Amino acid sequence: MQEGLKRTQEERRTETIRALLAAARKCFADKGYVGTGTPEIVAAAGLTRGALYHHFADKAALFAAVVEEEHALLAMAINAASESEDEPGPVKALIEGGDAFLTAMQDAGRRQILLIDAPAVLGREALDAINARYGLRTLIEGVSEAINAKSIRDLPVLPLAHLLNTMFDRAALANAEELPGYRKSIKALIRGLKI
Amino acid sequence: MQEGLKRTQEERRTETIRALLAAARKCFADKGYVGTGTPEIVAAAGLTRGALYHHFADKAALFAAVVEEEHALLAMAINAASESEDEPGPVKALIEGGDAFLTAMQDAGRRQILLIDAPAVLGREALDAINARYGLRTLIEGVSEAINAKSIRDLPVLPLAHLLNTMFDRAALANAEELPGYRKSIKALIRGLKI
DNA sequence: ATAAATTACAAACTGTGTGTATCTAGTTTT
DNA sequence: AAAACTAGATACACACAGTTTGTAATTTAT
Repeated sequence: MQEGLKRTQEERRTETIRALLAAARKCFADKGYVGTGTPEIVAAAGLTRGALYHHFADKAALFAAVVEEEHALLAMAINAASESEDEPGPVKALIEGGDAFLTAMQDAGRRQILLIDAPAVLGREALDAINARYGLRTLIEGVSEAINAKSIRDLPVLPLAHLLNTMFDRAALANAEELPGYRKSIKALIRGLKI
Repeated sequence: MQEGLKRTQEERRTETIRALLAAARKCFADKGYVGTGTPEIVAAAGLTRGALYHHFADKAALFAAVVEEEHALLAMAINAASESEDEPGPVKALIEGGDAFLTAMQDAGRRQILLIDAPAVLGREALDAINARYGLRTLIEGVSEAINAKSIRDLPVLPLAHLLNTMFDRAALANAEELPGYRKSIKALIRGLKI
């Protein structure tokens, strides 16, 4: 009698999906979306393409799931970094949150997935929808707080938040030696909003 | 005796390339890079794939040529808009240049090519290299002037220019009703750099 | 001027990858 | 225990990218 062979459907399902996501994450991170084929992914997961297309509509849907997962991990990393902070002012919170983001983004695979491929594969709309549930959400809250506290000028919240978000994304793509210059410039741009 | 049949090689060559670029520009603009196949492009150009692969290394090289051309057109449009201006201050020049950019970017196809597909297809490096010869170049000059004139704070030129560039790109992707909010926010961010 | 060489392009071929349809094994429900 | 359903493997069809081969036109060399 072998143990663990009689798995419930839910167990099979979740375990298979988990294996697919893990394999896909690694492939997409290493070789990009177009550079990785579904045969490669399922081989790395020890499955066949049948399993993939049973659980995901298509390759893009699998990628979207990876993006979602990666966003969640990113958000966790950022939250963990800014956990033990004692309440700073809203402007300082924005800057420190951005720094935490840049630190969490020092991973080539993460950059490839979230910043290079995701916009083109999922499209702005879909990506913003995902983003709005993670990093962008806290950024919007932060901007909103800063404006309500009259710490920065009164500007349209969503556009400003999107612009800051975009700047952080761009800074995350800078190579290591350029990064300090980007941090400094972003800091100056945010501080310039102070009333 | 039929006229115009005896074309020189240079004429054939340039005319064929022109036809390919025009057809490719339209296809890429309408259906995106992955959404358009090379058979579709050459059919629209009244040629065959043989011609395409004779003049371009691969599909990505054709796309790169389209991007280059589009950047040149964009730069022309912006220059034309800011032609009759009497010398404004460096900060105002930055803001007005950005406005001209946003206006010139009100073309869905242009946005698809330059902002959606180009980063993923060509990669940041290659795209920046092209960009550096067009819009980004003038932006760097503008930032540099503003700093030298002590109109804005002393910050690393390239990172700041890239950040501004990225903000304008993001604003260009906003839909029409959001655009004013983006313009206003960008204006405030730039003005905040003033000394 | 004519032959050789080069260039422009077409047509056919090959490989690879996506998505689908079919089929089997295992699980849950009745 | 049988029927219904789910998970997943195998096989298939199609499309597209890139290459190879072939042909017509132009340029260069003799």
